[in-house]
Amino acid sequence: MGRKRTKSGKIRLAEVAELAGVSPITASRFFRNPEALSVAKRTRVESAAKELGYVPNLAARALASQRTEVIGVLIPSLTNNVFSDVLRGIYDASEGSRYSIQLSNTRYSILQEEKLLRLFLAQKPAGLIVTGIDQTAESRAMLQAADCPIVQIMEIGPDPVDMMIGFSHYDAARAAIAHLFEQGHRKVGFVGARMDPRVQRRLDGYVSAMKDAGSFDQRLVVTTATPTSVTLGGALFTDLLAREPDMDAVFCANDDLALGVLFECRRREIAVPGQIAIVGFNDLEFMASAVPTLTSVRTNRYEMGKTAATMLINAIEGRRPEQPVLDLGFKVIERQSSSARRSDSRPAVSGAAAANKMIALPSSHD
Amino acid sequence: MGRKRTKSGKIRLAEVAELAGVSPITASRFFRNPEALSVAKRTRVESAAKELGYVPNLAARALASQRTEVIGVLIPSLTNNVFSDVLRGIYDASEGSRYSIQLSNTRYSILQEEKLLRLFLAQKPAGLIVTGIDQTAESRAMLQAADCPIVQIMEIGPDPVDMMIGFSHYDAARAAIAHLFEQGHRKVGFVGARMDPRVQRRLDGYVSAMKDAGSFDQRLVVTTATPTSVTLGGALFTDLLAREPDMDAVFCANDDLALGVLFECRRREIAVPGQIAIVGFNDLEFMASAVPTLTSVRTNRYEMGKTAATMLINAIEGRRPEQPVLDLGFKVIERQSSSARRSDSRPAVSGAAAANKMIALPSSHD
DNA sequence: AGGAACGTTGACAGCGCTACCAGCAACGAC
DNA sequence: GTCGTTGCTGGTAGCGCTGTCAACGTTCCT
Repeated sequence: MGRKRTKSGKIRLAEVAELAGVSPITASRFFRNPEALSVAKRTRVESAAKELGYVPNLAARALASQRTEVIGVLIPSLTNNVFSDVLRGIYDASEGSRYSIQLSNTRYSILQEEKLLRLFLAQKPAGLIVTGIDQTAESRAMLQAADCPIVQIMEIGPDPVDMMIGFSHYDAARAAIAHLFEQGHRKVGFVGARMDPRVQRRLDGYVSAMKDAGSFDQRLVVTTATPTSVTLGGALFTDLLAREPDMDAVFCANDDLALGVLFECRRREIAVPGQIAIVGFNDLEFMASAVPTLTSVRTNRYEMGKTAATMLINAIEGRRPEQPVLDLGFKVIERQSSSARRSDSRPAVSGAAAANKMIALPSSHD
Repeated sequence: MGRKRTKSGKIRLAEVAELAGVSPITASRFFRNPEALSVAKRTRVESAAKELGYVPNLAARALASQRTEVIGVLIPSLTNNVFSDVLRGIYDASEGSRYSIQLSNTRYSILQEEKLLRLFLAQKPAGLIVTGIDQTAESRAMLQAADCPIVQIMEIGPDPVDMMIGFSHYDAARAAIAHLFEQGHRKVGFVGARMDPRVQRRLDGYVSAMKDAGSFDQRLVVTTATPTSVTLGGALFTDLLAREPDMDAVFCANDDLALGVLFECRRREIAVPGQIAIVGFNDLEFMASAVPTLTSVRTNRYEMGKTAATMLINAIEGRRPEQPVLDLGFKVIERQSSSARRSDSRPAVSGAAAANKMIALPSSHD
């Protein structure tokens, strides 16, 4: 009679159905919507599947149902600590769900992102997580037209494609500068690398805060398109110092740069924070154990990833969030590297405390 | 007459074939083995596909061909810098190929690994990359039985399941200790965290080198199962110092710990390398710009990932490597933190120079 | 009692592609 | 001229699953 097994010896749904004494379609329903079955059949199918060690064939399912159970994730870098934390959150949230993660690296290129997006969309993903809010017009059009939920992560801005979760890099930078002013620092330099859109917005925040205080000077800003590194932090700081020897603080666009600045100060025997205060961005783990401990702006990267994936999965399954845009905030973590310069410290940038917003979430490390 | 388009408006192979004036099967062949077509048909299909913007339906292909074009990758951690470098190599190598990467995180649990392996294998991956050589018996049996190429990465050992690419953590640790002895250090402590199999083998290498020199003392070893961090490095070093105040060097199982030790030394005003020498492991980027610069054992992580994926893809396509086991070696990068203690330095551990092996490969950073 | 409404189940017909094998032309060997 | 042999092409028949819709039994309402 008919074959009982697929060529490869794999168990098919039909075998499970036969053992359970139901039709294949009923068995199929068990895996997709168990509540639709009577309790009796449900248990029968369940034990039959377990007995045979049945594993659904995802390709067949995808072909028949015209959709996949794949969540596409587009991030700019695999190396950057920031993204590995986000990714960990995404993977953690997807675990236990039926969805699997398909990851691609845009290498900070929106053209590459557009290409990958086209590829992803052609396979009808269940949902999509994309980084940032600066897509090409073409990408944006594809995202708008996509018939799956989409979450933009890492920052927040006007008109989300669908959902959005992140924080304001602009406000975060302003808060960092406000903190430095509160501590009595006035001539604050900016060191930035890679200059992706988020770093650019941190620079914008720095510029606006400095202008508010009447202290802005283009010569205080050193940036490069080169990928960030600790060594680069030292090199950029060296440039800055040559230009502005009487600078009294540096705001670094990320913690690697900050660590490089710290090392460079040590090399040059510049006292931190005595002569130069340092503030980083992201609050990576090492910032708290450096000597001196380094002030940084803490961001909820793991939570961002985890929440993004959770929201996305909920949306895929029809449970859309009340609020499509979620601001996870940030917090200036004040440490030794930026402590008070003099006693007459008074805020020169307004709204410092108010800009310091952070939703309480448990931090989790691998 | 029949439908010209799929419901979703997507272009199918049939449309391409029709436009090209060939049968669907010929069009299909074009995408899998263009050489099998006559030049005339090949160009006809090619331009038809381009004109229609055809994208193959991977689910249908997988269902019909009974195999997927997915490479499964199992790694223990998404956060660890070491794995992000390896991953970058894997993704870089897969780019441009027809294969996509399916990543899963075992969280350093071989039981979790076994579970994921079962899941992966059920979907018939084109190939598999697994971390390390310590699988459960069950996992090993599944891997042996799998009908796809497999690469084990991160270390090398006896009986590979299939292919293997990595280096000897044992030898690398021995080389690090040998270097310290050459520089005149004698009482060398060991600081390790997480204690996964590879860290354990580094410890074994340390122990054997210390025993060879007649200097081994269990009290010089401090380890913990806790995940690694910079802060932890400082804490473990503090323990070690309390136990053995006259220790003159520390070998750290990774660079984060080494950085923590450096900061702790600074905090306690212990001169490095004057009073304590420090050697790390992995040679992360910051090691070269710390003050003092930190000695470390360089490993070819990016190349390991890239080569593993390349070998795997070649094997999938029938081009098996002459050598299934590839040793990528390591190199002790000597820096200030371990420079000579006295002038009468002489090797106390043999084979120091010989153990220092490294295949010349271009290092690439993101 | 009749019928609407609901919950549960099954039959059928593909999803878009490729494995398999057959067919056909062109060519050379005998 | 016959018979392979090779190179290319096409027809047929699924791959394993699910969408759709119809059918059934039961309950509840009027």
